[in-house]
Amino acid sequence: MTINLHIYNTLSRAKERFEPLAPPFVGIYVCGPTVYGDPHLGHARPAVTFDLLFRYLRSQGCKVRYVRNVTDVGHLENDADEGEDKLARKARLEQLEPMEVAHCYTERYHKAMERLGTLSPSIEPRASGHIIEQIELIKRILAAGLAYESNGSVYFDVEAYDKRHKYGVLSGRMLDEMRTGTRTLDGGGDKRSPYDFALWKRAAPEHIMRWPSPWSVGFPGWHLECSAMSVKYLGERFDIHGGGMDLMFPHHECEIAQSVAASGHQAARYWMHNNMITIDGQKMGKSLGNFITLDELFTGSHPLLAQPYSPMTIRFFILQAHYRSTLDFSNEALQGAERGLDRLMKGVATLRKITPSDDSSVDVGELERSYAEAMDDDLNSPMVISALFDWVRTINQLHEGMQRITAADLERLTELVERIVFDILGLRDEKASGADNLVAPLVEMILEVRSEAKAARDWAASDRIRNALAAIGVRVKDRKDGPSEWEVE
RNA sequence: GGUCUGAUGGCCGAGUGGCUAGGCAGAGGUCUGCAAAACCUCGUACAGCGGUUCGAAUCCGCUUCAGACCUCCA
Repeated sequence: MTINLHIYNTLSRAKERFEPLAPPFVGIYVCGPTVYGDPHLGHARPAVTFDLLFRYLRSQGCKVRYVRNVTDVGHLENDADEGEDKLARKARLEQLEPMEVAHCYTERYHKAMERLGTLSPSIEPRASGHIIEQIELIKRILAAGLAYESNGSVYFDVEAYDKRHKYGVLSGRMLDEMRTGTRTLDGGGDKRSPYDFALWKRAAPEHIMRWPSPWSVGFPGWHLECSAMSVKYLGERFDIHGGGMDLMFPHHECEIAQSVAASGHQAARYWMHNNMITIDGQKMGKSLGNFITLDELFTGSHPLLAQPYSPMTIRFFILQAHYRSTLDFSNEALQGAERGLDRLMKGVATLRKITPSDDSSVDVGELERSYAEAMDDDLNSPMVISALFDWVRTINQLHEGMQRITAADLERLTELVERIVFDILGLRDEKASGADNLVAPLVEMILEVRSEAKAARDWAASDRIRNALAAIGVRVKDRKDGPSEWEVE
């Protein structure tokens, strides 16, 4: 097994050759959603990005364990001590059990991700199911002398950690810079220093989600779950940690600090961060309230949407940009993606209609090479798509008889194109299922009648059939010679 | 204020020292009974100003603008 994949490692800020710790096994941990709201377009980006990585590594012969968590506990509404767990707050508002809310939104997340064609991760651990592991991790950090208990809560001692190790290796943020540059950090509370972050929080009386611990009845800190669960399922050292760029600081920085404090070394070797989806040039997100949920996209039910956009249009839209670039939402861009995807899918379908020749005027190896080169270069899906479009043109030319291809080459090309489009990019033909084996023979029969009408130069009858078919969504395409082709709109 | 990223043709987006992706939209043409589809042709864009170089959109500097993070966030 040879892996030529190079990925951009946020830790080194450079592209590095990806070398698994223990090939062929690869461990990936990706920060999943906090399930207190409907999944929106922003959630689709990391899901699709790391789905692409998952699919590609598997195709390269890797045995991948892909872990993506669900955060169903632990996020505070704000920094202050009276902060309330987000889930608990939402629960009170909706008069529901917190777990009911988490379950509901987890389900909705799963459904949306399935429609987007993302494969289910190997393991999807929940923070609430790993309280024991998190408590154990806190104990180790305390034993290392890098955390302290204060009034029933436990805080990570960033100052002490920074002296022994180095805080800020991922984000490039140095502690002394933070001391001077950061805007008002109100210290106070139980923390020794404003930069310290909570590992365990004592629950206020009204706090619903709570668990016993050696320090108090409370709940785990915001950054702990990922450290605890990644180590549990992937080991103390694993290959890739992914997530959105907005998690780099403080979340991932804190994760690194926790891992190093507990074990003496970092857990993840490669850090991958997908960029944000923007709207009017601004990040689409919960806090700004400018997000569009995936359901709204699929149904077109949002004031900003000119029309519905299918799941595959969204996926293709995301894949058409490199994962480290921002991607700006607009109806124009989505409509462009929709049309482009249609062209691509038609091209894939046309492969089955090509008649082979005795020799080939095309080089299938060219696609193989450009595909591998693009994917190996930090998952450059836009380049892959570009190569595919070049071949869509070639496929159409083959179909038109302007180029020639042998049966063997055609088989190879078909296998390759379908593998890239369906297995790697994870697209599916949303229109393909439109005609079942009852409809197809009927259409064929009607088209035969139309051919006879055309032969008799009865254009009125011919056009009537074409229009009638168009009315039920069947588009007729006449060929220079041979029977007419048709497709479901 | 600090840390960091980006500025590419009407739109979306790759690329990154010379060979000037791709898609969408637009124009002309071929094919067709007419269409549709497909095919062919057409855009010479890289924020501005300096510099390095035989040569820069690509490297360096400055300027302007935009964004992310510094608080939960994919």
